Amino acid sequence: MADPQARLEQMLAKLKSRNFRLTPQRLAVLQILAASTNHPSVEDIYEEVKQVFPTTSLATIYKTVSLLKEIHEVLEIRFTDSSRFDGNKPYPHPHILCLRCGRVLDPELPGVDQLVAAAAACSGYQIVDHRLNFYGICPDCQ
Amino acid sequence: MADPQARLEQMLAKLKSRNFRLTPQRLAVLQILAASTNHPSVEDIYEEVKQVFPTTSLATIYKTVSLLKEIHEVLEIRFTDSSRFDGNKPYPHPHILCLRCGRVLDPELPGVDQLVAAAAACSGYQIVDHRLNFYGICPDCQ
DNA sequence: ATTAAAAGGAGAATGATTATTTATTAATAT
DNA sequence: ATATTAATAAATAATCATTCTCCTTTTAAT
Ligand SMILES: [Mn+2]
Ligand SMILES: [Mn+2]
Ligand SMILES: [Zn+2]
Ligand SMILES: [Zn+2]
Repeated sequence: MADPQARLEQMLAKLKSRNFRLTPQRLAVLQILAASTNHPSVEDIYEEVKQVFPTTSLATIYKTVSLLKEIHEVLEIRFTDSSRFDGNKPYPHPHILCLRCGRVLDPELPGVDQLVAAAAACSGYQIVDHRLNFYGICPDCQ
Repeated sequence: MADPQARLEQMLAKLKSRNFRLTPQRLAVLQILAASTNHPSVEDIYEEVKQVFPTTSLATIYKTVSLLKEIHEVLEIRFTDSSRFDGNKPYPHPHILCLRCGRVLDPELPGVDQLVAAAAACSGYQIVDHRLNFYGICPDCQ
């Protein structure tokens, strides 16, 4: 994972370049996403933002995260119950979810690009996105 | 894809061995899943069953599909909007979804087992399941 | 045929996500 | 600075796939 501060600057620059405004609530969401390594849910972000801005609405978190998705500064990973978000690697990459504690991490897998290429080749599809999700029990929960 | 009739027999045998009852509605759902190659949604199955048993409830389709999932005779693939089901290969395998027409097919990809093994090795997780989904535009829609 | 358990049908409830409406706030012009 | 305008936040209603509840019907075993 890169430096949270540098990552935050990137996000801020993108927001600015697209002429979106920087509000305190947005900044709070950006900071959480830039700093977190645990793939937080909307609810997770909400709880954290509320500590600083208690009147914040859940819808604001949804809208901010949705905006960040549009400008490709956050990746949404849909799991069975709800979505989790990665603000550090806002492009498709593999994930592993612990079915017991919910921990999500990024495995460093070789050959992902080849796999995508193979999928395109054998199907004839133009592939624009992918989700590679693994489910299991993390070392702590075993 | 294997012979639909043989696949149906397998499903029926599993139902019987687990002492689940065979009802006309269930048989209809099994037949659809055993014969289909297009990864139908619950709604798709519902529309087809209704042609034979017009009073069938949507909840019955949900319950039947859920039962089949429990006994590992169908695979659920969750996409953004709704789930699709594979009754022919009821075990994890890659899928490609066309974002325009919704077509889902099974790419024959090499190296999937190695990828799962690599994910387990580098993370320490005990992996019990996975979803490898690719999104793009199918040849017909390009 | 009887019986007990399982399954079906209808519609209400759930819950994550979206949309809508109204109120603030910030940017720009005058 | 003040007014004008547009963007954004907050609150809350609506959506929609899925699940649940309650009651009736069917199944399969005796
Ligand atoms: Mn990640
Ligand atoms: Mn399949
Ligand atoms: Zn765990
Ligand atoms: Zn298509």
